[in-house]
Amino acid sequence: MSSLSTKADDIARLLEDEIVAGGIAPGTVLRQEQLSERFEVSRTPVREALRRLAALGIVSFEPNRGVRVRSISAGELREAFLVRAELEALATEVATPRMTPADLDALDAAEKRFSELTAALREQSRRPEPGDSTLFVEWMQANYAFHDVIYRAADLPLVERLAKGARRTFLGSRVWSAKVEFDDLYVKNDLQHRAIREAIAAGSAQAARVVAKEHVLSSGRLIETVLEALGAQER
Amino acid sequence: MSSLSTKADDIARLLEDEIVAGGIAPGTVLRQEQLSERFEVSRTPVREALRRLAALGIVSFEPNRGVRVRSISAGELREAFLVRAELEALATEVATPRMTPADLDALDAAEKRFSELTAALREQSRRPEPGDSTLFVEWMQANYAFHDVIYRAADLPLVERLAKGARRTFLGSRVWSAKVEFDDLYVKNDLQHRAIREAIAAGSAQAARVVAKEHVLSSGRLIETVLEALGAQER
DNA sequence: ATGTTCACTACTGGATCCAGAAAGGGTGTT
DNA sequence: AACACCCTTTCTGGATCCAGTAGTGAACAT
Repeated sequence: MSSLSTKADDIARLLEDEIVAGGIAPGTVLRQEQLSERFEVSRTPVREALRRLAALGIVSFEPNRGVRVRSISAGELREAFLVRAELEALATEVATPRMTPADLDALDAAEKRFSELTAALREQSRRPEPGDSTLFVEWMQANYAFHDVIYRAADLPLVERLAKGARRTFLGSRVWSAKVEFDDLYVKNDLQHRAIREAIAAGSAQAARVVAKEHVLSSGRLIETVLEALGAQER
Repeated sequence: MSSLSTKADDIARLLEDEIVAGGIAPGTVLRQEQLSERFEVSRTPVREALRRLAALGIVSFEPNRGVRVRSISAGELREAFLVRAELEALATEVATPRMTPADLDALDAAEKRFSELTAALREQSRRPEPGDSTLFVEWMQANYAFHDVIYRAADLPLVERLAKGARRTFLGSRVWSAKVEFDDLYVKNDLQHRAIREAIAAGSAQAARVVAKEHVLSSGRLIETVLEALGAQER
């Protein structure tokens, strides 16, 4: 059988997903033996997987002491959004003149779904019962889907890779469990998506660029606000 | 003895440096056993090092077939400069209001050295003898030193890491061996450094940003031109 | 009570060993 | 001559084994 992937790669992917999804809390020490019996392999591929995660900056490697899941500071989070803003701006600028009608349709579809989820999220946040994280997650994914259309059109693999890496940093924080009022910010995000769509459709790359950048930055402010609120709630 | 670094890490660093410096040609297949006897270790740490390089995108991993040094296409090179331009612009913008007098002094010193090397390079390129690559390398390093001052002031570790990763991509290409006339472009680079310095000193972050971005982009065009000329020479 | 030493445990880093994949080459068939 | 088939070689991926480090706690000295 031709093995298209190695166990080390599989494990790395699984662990990455789990960490990013918040399944493993930051600061947790990952024990090689524990992982090896969990995945039913020897320690060798586990270690190679951990090396990979370390190179990606997802875990920190301390020689002879083990690897631990990195926790991101508020500063790092802020910086990640700054970076994403620049990269997203670039991708949007480049994508604009390259968008085919099919791409525009895909963008519209993504926008529509995002818009619906935004409405649903507002609806939910109006009710008193505890926040359902799945809806928030879906909303987030719809957001990403929208931007992915742009990335595909831009055809800048490096930019895409780096931007998605920057995305990762703030997943895993416990934004999900937020139960807070952010009507205006949700709506703002939706409006910005429309603005981006309009600018792209109009073919004005510079305008699209500016809007895209501002969009990411304000998303960053949203997340920061949520996290602050969470921190306040916890006390 | 307290080992502050592991063999896998050492090997990864050594290999990375060697590849980036062009010591190993792109496309070369790296054999585990060969590396293990070269570094006088077993294959285990070698493989972990290779995993790391693969995660960094320096080599490509083909299961059961080996790793080979990635060769970068003209498109990737261009993209790397686009990314660097955005990141450098961001760093410069953020750095401007944070620059201390000491930072400004350091910037001046770096600019001065760069200016001198530029002059030396022009001088050399006027003579008929074959180009000395060391001078070009020094010129490049002086360029980086200038920008490093800005990174330090900006205090954005993520941006710095990513930008330096983007730098890497085009080292290793055989730009060094170029023997071509680029007076105007060399000078342009020098002038741009001064312009950046002026804008920073004047405290106008936006102006500094714009100049920095344009600077990186024009550096990219310089490199592209050199590579094209090299390609033409080789035929 | 506090601090030091030292053995013990738990774990990582590296070496070695084994199974299986991929490339190459020869042989036989047509 | 072209092609399929098989066998050998070479190499990777993974498992196991060994050495050495960091952490822990008990015994001991002050």
